[in-house]
Amino acid sequence: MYIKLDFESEKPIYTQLMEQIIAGIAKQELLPGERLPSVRSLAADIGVNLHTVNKAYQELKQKGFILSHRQRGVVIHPDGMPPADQEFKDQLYETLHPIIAESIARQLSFEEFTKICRDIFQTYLDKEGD
Amino acid sequence: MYIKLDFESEKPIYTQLMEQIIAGIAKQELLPGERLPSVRSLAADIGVNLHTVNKAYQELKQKGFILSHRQRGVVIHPDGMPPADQEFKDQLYETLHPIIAESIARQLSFEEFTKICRDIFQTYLDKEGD
Amino acid sequence: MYIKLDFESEKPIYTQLMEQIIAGIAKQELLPGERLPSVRSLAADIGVNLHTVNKAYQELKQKGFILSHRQRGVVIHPDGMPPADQEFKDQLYETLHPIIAESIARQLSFEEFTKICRDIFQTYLDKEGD
Amino acid sequence: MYIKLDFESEKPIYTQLMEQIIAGIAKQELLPGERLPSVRSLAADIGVNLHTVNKAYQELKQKGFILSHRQRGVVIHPDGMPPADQEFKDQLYETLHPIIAESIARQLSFEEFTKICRDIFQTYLDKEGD
DNA sequence: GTGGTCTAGACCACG
DNA sequence: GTGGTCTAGACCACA
Repeated sequence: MYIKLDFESEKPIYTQLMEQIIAGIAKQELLPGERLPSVRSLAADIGVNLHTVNKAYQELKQKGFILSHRQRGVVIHPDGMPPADQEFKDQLYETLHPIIAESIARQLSFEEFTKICRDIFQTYLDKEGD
Repeated sequence: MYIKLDFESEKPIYTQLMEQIIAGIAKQELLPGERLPSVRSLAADIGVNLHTVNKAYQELKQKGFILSHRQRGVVIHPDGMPPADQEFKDQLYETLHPIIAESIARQLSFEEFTKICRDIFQTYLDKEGD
Repeated sequence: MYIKLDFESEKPIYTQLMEQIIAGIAKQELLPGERLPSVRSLAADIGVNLHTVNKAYQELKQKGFILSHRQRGVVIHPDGMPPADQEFKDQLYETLHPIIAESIARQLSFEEFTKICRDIFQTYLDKEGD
Repeated sequence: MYIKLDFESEKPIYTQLMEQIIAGIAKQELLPGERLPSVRSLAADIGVNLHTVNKAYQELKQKGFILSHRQRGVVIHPDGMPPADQEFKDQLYETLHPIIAESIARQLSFEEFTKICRDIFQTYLDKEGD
């Protein structure tokens, strides 16, 4: 799995890292139970400090995407991903609100907005079953 | 227009302020040419630092939503809102990407995702023409 | 409020710090909405690195005991403490299990065990309303 | 005797192992003088490293729960279990302190706390005399 | 070798 | 001045 970071971005590196790993899960490139590289090796690989990788791993643990197994190291959560429960939907609602508000202010129609979303969904679902 | 800030949020206050103003535009509560309160009076009104309001106004100007008019102070851009051009769409694409990735990882379907978006669109479009 | 740390202890400093703050809340020495010192000043006060204090604060935030207010800094959660919900009780059950097992193996009676617990409860409740 | 380990727990494996053995003693499933499996065979049985089992045994010896007998290998201490002396009570006091503090901060009453303790005692005492 | 903890020092965004 | 992020380097407990 490729990790691509933008060191110039305003987005923290650990956040980018989290997002890339979640994207890997969405694309089913990373499967439940699969091992992730150790913080040290991943840090060396992508050229960042091990604490930065560690922070990303910690947050992913806390969200329930990964866990550390005492014998196998860090793995994708073997029992499957955390569900899109009401809490997640509420948070999604809050996140999308300002994005959609700006889209409307700029006169982007619901159809155009949905088209963009569909395009993005497509890029993930195409990869399923690889 | 009502401004509601959450000082306990992770989101910077100036960002919340920007978003509220853009939301006001989307709901057509704020119309092109309409005057906004001065930095000083708004800051006093909502109980925040001058710099904070100033930063929000600067960013809104830079995005093309508002304009500093020499005599009339700060106004909603009289020539209408900036369009949803390719640059905006690209940025939208980048913003939505990680959000949708996490939704997919959590097994949220495109239909459910779209439903949430439609609900949000609704809250804005209902207000149009008030 | 006094903070007393044992640098020789196996217990991580940030954990000791969390416990002291929770103890302060239990004794009602720290009340909802009350300000906590900044990470820097507290770190300087107790002679540890600011990251150590930060970690303690982060965990207390995550547990819902404190939050950071953009204007007032870090404060005890103004809406009162997180409740002793089922999740907490389950966790309490898991925590107490091995402790009680060893007590029984050493032939400590339920009455003696309860007496120790009552003594500890007393040390907190005596302070209430100071 | 059944040993159940959670490799995904934050608790070290050797600690879990110790606790399980002490629980076995509390339930009187393991009686004074009874032989325990050798380090080597137990390690193979539960699929952990030799060092891990060894560390658990060492700590149990140090606490006085087990004994290395020259001919009969590792046995539950034949002279009975270490008593709940003042040292143990002091340590119990220190251990329970932060647990009870958090319970009080979360408004758990002494009665509710005691109820949980009684429930746990029950699970051990029911087994006595099996 | 692995993660967990701690220190020290730096820069930046925010208010 | 405040918290958030990042780096670098160190020690220790665990397996």
